[in-house]
Formats: sequence, structure tokens, C-alpha cells
Amino acid sequence: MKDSFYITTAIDYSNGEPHLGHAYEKIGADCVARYRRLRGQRVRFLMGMDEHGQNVAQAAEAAGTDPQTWVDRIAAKFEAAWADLYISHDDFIRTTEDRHTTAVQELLRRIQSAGHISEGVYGGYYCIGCEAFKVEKDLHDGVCPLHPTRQITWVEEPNYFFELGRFRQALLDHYEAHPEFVQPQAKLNEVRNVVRDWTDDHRMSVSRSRVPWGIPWPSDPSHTVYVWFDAVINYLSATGFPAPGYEARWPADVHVIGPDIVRFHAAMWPAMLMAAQLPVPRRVWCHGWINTQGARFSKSAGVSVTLHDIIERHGPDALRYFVLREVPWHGDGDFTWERFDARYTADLADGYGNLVSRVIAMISRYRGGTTPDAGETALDRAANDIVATYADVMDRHLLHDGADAAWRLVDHANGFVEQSAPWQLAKDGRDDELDRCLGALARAVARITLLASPYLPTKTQAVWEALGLDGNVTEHTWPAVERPPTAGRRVRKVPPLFPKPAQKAVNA
RNA sequence: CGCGGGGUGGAGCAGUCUGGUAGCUCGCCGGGCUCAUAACCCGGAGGUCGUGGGUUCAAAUCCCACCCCCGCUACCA
Repeated sequence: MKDSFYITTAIDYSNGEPHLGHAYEKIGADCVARYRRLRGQRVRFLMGMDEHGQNVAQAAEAAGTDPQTWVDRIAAKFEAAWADLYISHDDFIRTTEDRHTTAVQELLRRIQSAGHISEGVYGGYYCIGCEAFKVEKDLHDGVCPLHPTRQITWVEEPNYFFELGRFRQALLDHYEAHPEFVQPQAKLNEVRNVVRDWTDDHRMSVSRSRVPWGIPWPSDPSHTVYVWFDAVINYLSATGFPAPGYEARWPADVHVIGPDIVRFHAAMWPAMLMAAQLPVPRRVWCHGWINTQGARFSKSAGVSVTLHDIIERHGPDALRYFVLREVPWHGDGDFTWERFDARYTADLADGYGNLVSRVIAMISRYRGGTTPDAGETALDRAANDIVATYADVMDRHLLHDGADAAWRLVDHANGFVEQSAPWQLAKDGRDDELDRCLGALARAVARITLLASPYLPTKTQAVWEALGLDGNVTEHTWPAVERPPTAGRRVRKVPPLFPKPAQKAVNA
């Protein structure tokens, strides 16, 4: 395992509020980052905002303000949301920052001087009202929904183009040589099909002459860099490129993205890097969608669920756990209040939370609050198997399976309590057996806590402290999982970690 | 049209490659325990595995056809 790990998420477009979809991706990437730290890797975790382009300028105008004020406001909202969810990113890049402009212009210069930029004409449907190009998807019955009385006309303008088709074979070769480049594999296949169909002169427009809210084209100030071209470069900007030293950080180990932007990351972005003779990212991870049960939560049904509402219900840790456990990280899933409550009750309150309560209560009652120092039991052996499974699936970014593994240890520990019947051992005065039982249970709780820490960063800290252990749970690495340092510690009783209100009405 | 993913007890899924009494979680019903957040442990009910054919002693699993859902197939990021 390498000692460093550079992980990124998609930067979010500054034309709306953060919602559960944004959060899902960030929580997943954060879980990966935290797992890697647990394994002892030096992690660099980047997130950020995509702040240029016509849509941002329009959103600002609609809000009656200027673009910079607008993006500052939106960025603050996103950063606040990530803080609420305990996202542990090391850097937050915004494409309006100078460091990004510098990197974009330099990368563009390299691509241009290598001869991969050409001039041409871009044409599209243009809404006079919006002063913007529209794609068919934006139009309803052939008119702009924002300006239904205005004509949509076909407009052409001179643009700079990136000669993508020249990299067709290089990309196909790369996919062939690195089948793990895009995961899940089905997504690689989709991209491969698209690239395969490119012609040698396939190209994409990468500048705009009517969109002032963007990065100036280096050699032609009458154009700005088209927003998608600008956006993907953020991952490189954040390494300090082109200043010396960026090579230590680039290439990224994994770009975490959604299915909507697979092509940008798996085809265009590597082609851009190839054109500039820079290394391509090692991996692109495409997560699925988290649906908020369609119409039920949509505004049209009269019910709107905000990220804030969801966090409020059971707290940020519970939301993190829910989305990571319930939605496979390589597939789709649903958020519903019913499922959220069910997971909260079964896995968190009755499972992990209750296990912590009973183990600490028994150590307090039967051993005066000091965890016994005693040898291995069947529970430790079961834990070793589970830990191995956890590591295996987490290395493959199967976060739902990682949670599943950790919670299997909860079940084992509960089963072990029943089998051992510590209350009976205490009554019979079988002290050695009782010590071994309680020692093993404390180790199991510590292991679960470490394995669960990427999912539940604050609740696991509370348990770590309740076990009388030192420092922050997130400062500990794999040796602590293998040999939990619980023996001889003074445990402390704590209020229920995951309280269950008597009645929590489903308000959907 | 084409490519890809999927259709398994009330819900969400595994099993399909390497045919052989259909498994897991939640929910439901019954029993046990008392350390614990009325939590925990054990047992039970509930499925003709999308449809129709075929191969086979035997098919959720292999073959053929078909139906339904989702994604990709265009410069919205």
C-alpha cells in the first residue's frame, strides 16, 4: 500500500443549494479518506466549487447580485454543509481563485503549444432572453422555459476547439491496459463505446465569446475558457501546478464523481492531460444516485426535504451511516424516512449503541470499571476474520460492504454475550472466565469503533473515550484494530449514543 | 435501432460464472434471557426466483424467444 493517497470529489456547480445528492458523494469520499488514514496512509482530500459559466452568471442575476458575490454566498453554504457532516477534506478549491486561473491558463498553453487547439465555429440554439446557448433538454416544446415568448434561434460563433479525436487510440489503449481505470466496470464500457465511435477529427469547443464570467483565454481575451474545460482542471490546480513540487501530489489516486460526468473524467480529462504530456489520474470512481423517492419528496408533491431536515432527524453521523450502508457505493438507492428510521433503530440504537451500553455496564458492575487484561477468545478469532473482510472490501471501495462487515462484529459480540452469560459467571464467582469474557467484549467494541469511525466520526469518538482510551479515535491506525489497547482502562458510563425518542412520527 | 445494468417471500438485496433441499437484513408471530437504549438471543410463518419454450435425472442458475424498468448513445455542468 502506498503511503500517500490523493482523493477528490466533483466540484459542485454554484447555481443552487447543497442537497442530499451532493452530500452523498462527499460522505462517500470522506469515508474512503478516513479509511485510508486508518490504514496509515497520508491522505490528501480535495473538494471545491465550480463557479464559472453562463448558468452561474444567470443565477446571480436572478438573485439581483453580481457573480462574485453570488458564488461567495453559495460556497459558504456548501462549506457549512460539509462542516455539519464532518467532511474531513484538506483543501477546498474554488475555480474563481487565482491559483486555479494560473493552472488553467498554463495547462491550456501547453495543450495549445503542442498543437492540439484549433479554431472553428460553434453553433447552437440560442435564447435571446437568456443570452445563452441551450441544449434540447433545456427547451420545452422548442421554447426556453424562462422566456417562452422569445424566439430560439440557431447562432454560430467562432470558438477554439480541442482536438479530442487525436487521443482516441491512446484512450482506448489506456482502458485496455488499465481496466480498473473507471469503476464500476460497466461505466468504463459505456465510455469506451463513446470513444470508439469518435472520428480522428472529433473535437470539442472549449471557449466561448459571449460568456464573460469565465477564465480569459490566454492568447485571446475576447474569449473565456468554456466552463467544463476549466472545471476538471481544479484537481491539478490544487496540487500547486505549475509551481515546482506539484509532481509529488499528481496524479490523483481517485476522482470520485457521479454518473453524469463520467465522460468528462474518463475521456476528455485524460485526453487533456495527455495533450499536455502530464500523467493521467489513476482511477475514476463513479458512484450511483441516491433518490429521494421520486415524487414523494419533490416540490411538485408539496413536500420538500432539505439536507438540514435530514441531518436534524438523527444527527450527522446517522445520516452518514445510512447513505453509506443503504446505498451501495457503486449503485443506486433510495432515501426514505422509513428506511432511515429503521436503520437508525436497528443498526445504531439497538445494535452498536446498545452493545456499547451493555459492555460498559458489565465492566462497571462486575469489575469496578476497569477492563480486565485477559487472553483471546472465540470472539477475537471471529473479529480477525471480519477485520480481514472489512479491509478487503474497503480497499475496493465497497463502503456498504465495509459497514456490513463491521456490524457483523456487533452481532457476534451480542451472540457472545448470550453464550457466555457474564451475569451467571459473576453469580458463580468464575472470575477467570468473566475476565476473559469482558476483556474480549471490550476489544470487540474497540474494533467495531475503529472500523466504524469512517462512518460515524463523532459517535465513535464518544465510545473511544467511554472505553477510557487516549486521544482521538481518528489518530489511531491499523495496529489498534489488530491489538485494541483496552486492557486496564477505566471505562465510563455514557448516556445512550443513539437515543430513541418514544415516538418519532414519520413526517413524509 | 444499438450497447450495458436489472426484474428473487411485504420492503431492500445476495445467490446465476463453477446446475442439485432458495439465503441475508428490515418488518411480522412465538419462546428465552436479564448485563443493556422494552434492548439482546433462539425458533417460526411468508417466495411456482419477470413470461413462454428448450436442454438435463435435476435450472433462480445453461440455451432460445419475448415483456417490463433503469443507464449510456447529442457541447447542462
